[in-house]
Formats: sequence, structure tokens, C-alpha cells
Amino acid sequence: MTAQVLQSPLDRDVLETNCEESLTEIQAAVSKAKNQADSKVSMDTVTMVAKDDSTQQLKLATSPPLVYENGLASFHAENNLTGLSSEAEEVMVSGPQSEVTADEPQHSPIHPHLGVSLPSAGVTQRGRCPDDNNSSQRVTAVSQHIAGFQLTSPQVSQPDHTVSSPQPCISPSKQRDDSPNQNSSRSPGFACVNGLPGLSQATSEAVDKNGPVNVTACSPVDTITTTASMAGDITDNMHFDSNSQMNMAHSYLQYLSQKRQESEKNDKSEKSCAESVGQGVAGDRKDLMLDLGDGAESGHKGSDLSMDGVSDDSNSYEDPIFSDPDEMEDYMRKKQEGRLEPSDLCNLGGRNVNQYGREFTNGRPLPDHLRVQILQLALQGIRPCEISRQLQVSHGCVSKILNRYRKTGSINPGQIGGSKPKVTTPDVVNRVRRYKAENPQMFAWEIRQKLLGDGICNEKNIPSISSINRIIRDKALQQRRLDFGQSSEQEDGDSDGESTAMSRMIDQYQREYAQYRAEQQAAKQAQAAQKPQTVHPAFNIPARASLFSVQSAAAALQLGTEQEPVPKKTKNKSSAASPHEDGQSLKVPEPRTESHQNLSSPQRPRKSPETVPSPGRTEKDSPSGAPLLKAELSPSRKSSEMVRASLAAKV
DNA sequence: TCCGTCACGGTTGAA
DNA sequence: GCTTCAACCGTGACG
Repeated sequence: MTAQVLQSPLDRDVLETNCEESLTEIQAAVSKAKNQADSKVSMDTVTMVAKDDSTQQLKLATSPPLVYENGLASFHAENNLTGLSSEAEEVMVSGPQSEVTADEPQHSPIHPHLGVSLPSAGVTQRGRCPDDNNSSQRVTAVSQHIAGFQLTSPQVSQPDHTVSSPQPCISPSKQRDDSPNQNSSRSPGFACVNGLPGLSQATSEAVDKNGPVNVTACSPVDTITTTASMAGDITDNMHFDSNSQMNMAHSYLQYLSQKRQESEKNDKSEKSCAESVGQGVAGDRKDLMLDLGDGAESGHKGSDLSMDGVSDDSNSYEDPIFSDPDEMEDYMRKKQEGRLEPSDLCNLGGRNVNQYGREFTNGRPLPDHLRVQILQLALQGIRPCEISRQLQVSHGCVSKILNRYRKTGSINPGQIGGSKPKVTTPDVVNRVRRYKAENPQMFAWEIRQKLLGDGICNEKNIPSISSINRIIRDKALQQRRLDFGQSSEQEDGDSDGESTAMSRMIDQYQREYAQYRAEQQAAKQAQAAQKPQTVHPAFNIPARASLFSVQSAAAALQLGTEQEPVPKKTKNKSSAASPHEDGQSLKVPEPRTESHQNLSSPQRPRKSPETVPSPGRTEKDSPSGAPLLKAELSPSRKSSEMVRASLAAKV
């Protein structure tokens, strides 16, 4: 199948022989390692990894020294990867030497938090990582650690002898030629199909020999591992102790298995590989991956990449970069001639290249293996700026990830998309309205506390003060409009007391505000007669008044004014969080001088929505120019009076 | 030079 | 099936 397409420069007999021998050794070593580590991981997984490692070994043994560059480190092919069996017995083997971090401690045990931070610890990300061409790599990486093997050198994915024709999906970041460590032997035509780098000849032949690695018997995870291992695009240079390996791998595998099941349910798009990438190697490789990946059932991406839910869909077959063969040809010709410029790498299928030359997909999270590497390097004491350069990740991203780790202990990205569960359930709305009807003078924060106290809500699903105000306001508006829409003489059945209570509340507000204004006037006059105070009134107010100063604004919002609109797209996290979670963060209109002067007054300044203009908030302040409640409630003063008379009559 | 912050343009998924 | 919206993302500029 694949061998028919992939021309081998290698001696197949030698490969097969070596493969068998290595496989035997590796399996023995794996068994030993497995016993030592008391793994819960199935032997099938480990075995298949060993198979792939064996193929990689073969590949490496016949390949010139190559340098793999993926940002973090340049993995030298001269790493001794041929002694797999002996290394496997040691379980812990030295990872590939990072050229950049050669002086850094190479075998530092992984940070205890790291295990928590792995995706098994609750990755909520639903999409697939952009650069994580096959996030199953991580499975491979972990599994390879399990197997006690040296992390596979990515040369196995090098296309030197692999791909006979360029692939439509290019992974420019993996073929940049600007690295000083680049090796000229790398094929410029190396392509990545479906996120999988080109299969090496050795791998292909090994697969041909060993078959599709027991596809039918493979668990999904096993399948992932196999495919990813064949891809061999491993950048992981971490070192784990065996227990950590096992725990992490087990949880990771569980996670991936779960994701796989979810993905299979949701995998609606089933385009064939041939449709997207055309004929040729890709199709054959698709077949190979189908055989290896999913028993040729689900096809391309769903078979081997989307199962974990964190792979990159940008690298799927559905995302061909070059729709025009000429364009692709031009790209590849440039690549071969070394004339490829950064501009050629930009905007490939919506992908971008950052200032370091690494390809990224805008809007998509950094792949997990890079996140882990960021964390590990940071734990090794490497400065963020250096991590940024090494991994070719922007320092802002590094900073963000590390900050998140400091705060949450996790390096996983947050949940992308979706909606927060609605807190203003009908029950809560009814409760709020009932509270307000029972006690019209209740402030929103009081309602909020009462909701908590009554056990209607908890701290997590308690609506914000603004939400409560909105409920009240909406109810008031609804009631008003209902009243306007009906004849004043008509008995509308609205005898539930709410409209009555509202009208009473409005009248009371009017009276109180009139009193408030009068007191303010008196206070002003008194202050004018006194010496001006140097102390800000806010510093000399009782706690109750302080709280009131906030709540007065909220109360103002709930009746008299349009609520401050939430910015359509909150950029500021501080504002993104519910600003009304506590009184201190409550955003209120600009304090008006009158309020300041009256902060110490026990009198609650209530404003009338109809007769009294808002002290600090006018129609001018309404962002959209929307009329304030005054206008909404009373299109004309006359009708307003009529309504009030009607309400009074009901009372 | 380093680093924290944030606007920007993008993706995602629930409603 | 489409749109809207609010969450998230990484990048890159800025201070």
C-alpha cells in the first residue's frame, strides 16, 4: 500500500531484520519497564510504541544527522537512539539534548504540579490546537516515556526519502530554513498532511511489514499512539520518573479516550482525503492512516487527530492551503530553491507566522506540548524571554501561561466558546420580583443577599446586581407598557399587587427624592456658611453610608436610568469579570457632587423616575442616546398623570 | 533588555 | 442552518 508510493532508498531486508530484532528487544524492555512502573496502560499501547520506536531506530540508523527544529530545541540526530533496548531497561533515559538548553539541567524531575496540569486534569478546551499537528504526539511522548525509550527523534518525520510529491498542507514552521542548525539534507518538499508529517520510509516499510498494527484490536488510544508515533513529530524533551510517567500517561490516555468518544459523536464532517488533497501520496497516506488509525471507518481527521479534541483542524484535510496547483507548485519551487520568504509563509490557510517564524493559528490555543515545555523550562529557571525565543512563542503568551500556572496551577487553556449557564432562571426572576413586590424599598444588593440567604442561589449562580436591577426594571417596564396598552378603565386583571406596589414605590421615590433635594439644599447652604472641608467626604463616612453610596447608584439604575451597557466586547479582564460581585468593584456612575456631600446623610437619596431628573445621570449620559426611564414610562406628562391616577385608583 | 499588560483580530460553541 | 454573543486564544505593541 504505502510502500508502493513511498520510494525507499533503504534496504528493505535490512530494515525488516533490524526492525524485528529491535522490536523484540524493545518489547522485552517495555515489559520490564511496565512491570517496574506498575502501569495501568495497556500493553498494546506500549508495544505499538515500541514498534514505532523500532522503526524510528531503523530510520535514524540510516539517516544522516539531521536537526529538527520546532522552536524549542534542535534535536540532533546524533543522539544515540540506536541503543533503545539498553536505554529502555533504564526506564529513565536522557532525553534528546537541547542545543539551546544544553547547559541547563536535563534531568530535572518534573514538577509535581505538572501532572496536575496535564490535560487529564481537566482540559476544557474543545477545539483543536493549531500547531499541535497531532496532539496524539503527546500520547506518544508519554507512552515513549512509559516504554522507557529515548524520545523519538523527529527525523523520522523528515521527508528525505518519504514524500515523492509535495503535499497540499504545508507546515512551514517545521521547514523554516532560517535556523542556523538547519540541515541541508532536509527535504524542502516536506509536507504535513492532516497534521502528520511525512512518514518515513522506515516507518512505512515497517508498517508494511508489521501490518496496520492490529487495528481492529487497538483501542482508540492505541491507534492514536501508533499513528502519532509514526508521525514521530516529537518535540518533547521532558523527563519523567516512571511513576509520573505512568500516572500522567494513564490519565492522559483516559482523557484522550474520552475525547475520542466525544469526537466520534460530534464528527459530522466526513470529507474524504482525496477530495481535499487530491490524488497521490496524500491519499495513500490517508489510507495508511486509516488502516492504522481507525480501522478505516471514520476516515481522515476523525480517525487519528480529532479524537482528542485538541488537535489542529487547520491541518486537516478540510483545510487545503493551496487550492491552485500552480500556487502550490510555486511555493514548493521557492522552497526548494531556498527563496521562500516569510511572506510566503503568512496567510497560508488562515495561518500566520509570528515574529519568531513559528506558525500559529490565530485564535487557537498553543499546543499542549509547547505549554508543557514552557512550564518545564520555567521550572528549570529559564527566563521567560529565553523560553519565548526557544519555543518561538511570543513572550506575552509565555507570560500569560506562566501567570496562569501560578494562579491556577494549570497550564491548560480555558474553555473556548460556549455560553455561561444562565443564572437568571425563571425561578430566580420570580423570586426577585416577589422580593421587590413585598418590599419595594429593597435594594438590589439586599435582594441578592436574600437570594443567598434563602438558598435560592449560591455564590456561583447568584445573579449580579445589574442582573437583578434588569429584572426589576424589565418588570416595571413591562408593566408600564401593559398599562399603556390598555384602557385605563379596563380591568386588566393586574390585581396581583405588583403594579400597585410599583406605583407606590414610584410615588414614594418621588417624595423621598424631593425630601432629599431639600435636605441637600439645606446642607449646601450650611456648608457654604462653614469652612470648606479638606477631607474627602468618602473618608469620613460610616460604613452604612459608604455602602449606601454604592447602592444608591444601583438603586438609581434600577429605576431611574438606563443601565450602563456592558461593552460589547470586553477586553479588560477586570471589567470582564462581573463588576458587581462586590461592592468595591461595583461600577457606578460618576459620583456626583451632591452625593458626595450627602454621603454621610442617613437619608437614602432616591430619585424619581418621572418628576426628578437624575442627579448625576442624564439622558446625555445614556450611551446610545436612548431615553431614560422617565421618557419610557411617561411619553407625556399628561399620560403619566393619567396612569398614576389609574394606579392610585387601584390602590 | 526584560516583563507585565492589553488591544487586536481571530476561533469556538451555546443560545 | 444561520446569527449573535461572550467566552477564549496568541500576537505584538507599549510602557
